[in-house]
Amino acid sequence: MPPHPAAAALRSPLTKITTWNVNSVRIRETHVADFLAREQPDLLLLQEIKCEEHQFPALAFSNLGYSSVIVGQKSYNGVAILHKAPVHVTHRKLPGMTEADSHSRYIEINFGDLIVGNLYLPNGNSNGDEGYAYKLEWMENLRKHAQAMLDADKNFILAGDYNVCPTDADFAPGAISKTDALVRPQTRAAFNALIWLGLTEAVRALHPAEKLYTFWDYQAGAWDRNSGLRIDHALLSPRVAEQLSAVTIHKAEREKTQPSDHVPVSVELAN
DNA sequence: ATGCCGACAATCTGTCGA
Repeated sequence: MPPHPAAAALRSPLTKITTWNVNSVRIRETHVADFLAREQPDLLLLQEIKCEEHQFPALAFSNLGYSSVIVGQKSYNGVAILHKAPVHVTHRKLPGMTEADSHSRYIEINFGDLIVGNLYLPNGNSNGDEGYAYKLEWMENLRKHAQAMLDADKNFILAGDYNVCPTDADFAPGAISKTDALVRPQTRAAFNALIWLGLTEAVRALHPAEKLYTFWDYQAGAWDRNSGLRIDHALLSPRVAEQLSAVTIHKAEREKTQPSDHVPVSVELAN
């Protein structure tokens, strides 16, 4: 049964927002549907859906009471947000990126008085110097956008696959090379520039020292050896950070058959 | 350096990206 229209106007005690790089939403359709049915997030932010909008398995999710807003792309990238209550799409591309940028890596919505940006930040290891420059350009535009929202006194969350390991505590020894684009000093500097605007990184705010990962490569038995990386993050504007009540890294998803290489990360906000 | 995965165009594999 669809939710009663009045339900959208009611404030629930908690808002749960989950980010998940699914590495093909068509392959992961059942895992995503099971997650929605079990966890009932208010919003599920998906990255790497790897399909165009018309190929997106929206019906499987609408059967569970979730509508979809989608910025798709053939074969690569692509982001979407599944939502129970109505939302309004504010951006389908990261502000500042040129029209020539063909990658589908950003979608943003208004969810009540909260702005929610779902991002799939470039990995930066492919396509040589040009590919890494693209990553840094993307990060600089994200910083500018966050600054503009702070200047406008907005409440927001920027969540997704950042493809950034913020510190050496955020990867297992040997899991990544020192020159990898996920850990390079310029990458971390660009991430810190975002944080230093005054944003709160949700996982470390509540679990400052735990060994926590969100990604385990398919290769070389990375999961079995717990050779993981923490690269999926949720950054909160100051007033939203005050509402942060819990974060969950849904590690069990990585045990399933045909899993994504990333697991979902949930943040809960008390109203 | 490593034992992978998914999409795609084109077969019974190769390439690209991550």
